[in-house]
Amino acid sequence: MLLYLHANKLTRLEKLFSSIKIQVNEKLFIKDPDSSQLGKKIVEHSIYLIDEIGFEEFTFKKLGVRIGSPESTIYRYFENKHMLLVYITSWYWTWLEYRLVFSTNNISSPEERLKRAIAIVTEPVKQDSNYSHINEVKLNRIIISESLKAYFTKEVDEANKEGFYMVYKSIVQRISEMVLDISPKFKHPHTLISTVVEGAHQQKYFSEHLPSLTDVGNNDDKIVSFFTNLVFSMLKNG
Amino acid sequence: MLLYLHANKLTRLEKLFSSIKIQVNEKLFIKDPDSSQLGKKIVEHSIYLIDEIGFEEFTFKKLGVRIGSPESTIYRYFENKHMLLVYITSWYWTWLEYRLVFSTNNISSPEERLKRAIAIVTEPVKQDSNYSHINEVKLNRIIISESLKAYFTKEVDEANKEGFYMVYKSIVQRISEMVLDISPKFKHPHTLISTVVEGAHQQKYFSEHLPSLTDVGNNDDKIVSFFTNLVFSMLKNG
DNA sequence: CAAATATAATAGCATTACTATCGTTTTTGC
DNA sequence: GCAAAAACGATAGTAATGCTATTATATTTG
Repeated sequence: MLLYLHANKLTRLEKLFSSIKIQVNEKLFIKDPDSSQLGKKIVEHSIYLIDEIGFEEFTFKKLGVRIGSPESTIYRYFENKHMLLVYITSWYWTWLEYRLVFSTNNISSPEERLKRAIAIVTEPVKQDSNYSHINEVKLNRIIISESLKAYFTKEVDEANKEGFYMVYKSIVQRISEMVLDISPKFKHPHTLISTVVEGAHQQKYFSEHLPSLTDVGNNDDKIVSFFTNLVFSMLKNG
Repeated sequence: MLLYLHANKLTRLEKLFSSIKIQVNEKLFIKDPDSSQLGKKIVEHSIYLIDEIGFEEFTFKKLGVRIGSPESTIYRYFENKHMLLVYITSWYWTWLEYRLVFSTNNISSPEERLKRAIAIVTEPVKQDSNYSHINEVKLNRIIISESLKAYFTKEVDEANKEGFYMVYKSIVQRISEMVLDISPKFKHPHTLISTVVEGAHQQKYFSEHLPSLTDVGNNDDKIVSFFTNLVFSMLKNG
């Protein structure tokens, strides 16, 4: 009975979550792709197509063929393919931030809270049925192998001024604060956490393509435990 | 007198170094750019131009205008701009590997040796007068902001098979062995070192463009000390 | 000094990365 | 339920990119 209630409570919380629209910075699109069927189709199939052929080979022309619309229509939603990449990247981090907040909320132990936070940013992603037009597993693969191209560009400073990377920074900020909850005198929480977030992605990529650069094999748990261990080692040694 | 001899010895070692040609995997070019004046000019100005306008905006056409040669001539040296990026990246890591070997050679203390190795891969780069057509400072900036584009591509597996990333892997392998010299039972030396090498680059980039993701400010020494501390903390805590 | 090789000059072509126009469908506000 | 507005599809067009090809001239090498 208690179990039942508990499960029921989770379900209701999840329902609450399912009603949350992932709000992405409005400057990232011309017309909100979440406001129409076509817009969702564009985002859905761009994730499929980028995952398939890579961002360099990806063009609006090819995407148009895939969804049966002319490329000019896609240009009504996104300025260019780079902005679409920034958009889906931003969507991903917004989605992850909700999961981060959900997972760490009401956890009284600061250590347990930080552990959960590290897990969220380092463990493999599962499909989230609340957003049916987004394949989070494929999106995660894109984030790992392509999203750096959204950050390492000559326009990074202007993009940053426009707030394109706000959600990403917010996640790093949140987890940094959890670090400080444990060790208020720790001097480099942001450096530590940004290293962990990017490092986890890299290790996943290396394990699949350049395995001699890792020791994690195809065991994703090792990535979680390595970086968890890394963070707590650093906190222990100042 | 002793000091003089010491200085003299260094000079001779350096002279030895100056005669070393940086040998890059022959599959990376069509005609060895190091075999002609024009080839060196292509490499020299590609570094300037990529640093100036970024890799996306960089084209053989623009490079041709810069050096006063038609683009078709550049195509006789490199298959395309991506291969040129792989080439200069590979040149950089080969150069850094020599410096790594030079700096850690004959250091009897394993801790001191590892410290020096970490410094080589995390500290700022200085101009090396031995290779007058290469601006190592600008090249380092390119490595930090563009070289991931040489690794994160759909062709990564074939490129890896061809040995394009061999030198990079060799550096990680060397430093991993230094880690094992100190802690033979440490389970994740490659993961640790590849995280450090890439992490140091990222922190440098973040400090210049996304400063809220770091705590290092514009103090490069903090990057060296953070990652040195990170490695030794991990070794201490298994 | 001849033969081989490298380079410059030029042209050309398919694809990319957009922008513009215009008729038709769909949505919306009353 | 209908008119106005907005969105979409179809098509065309343009400058730049990413190459390849050709030929004449210069340079190197045997």
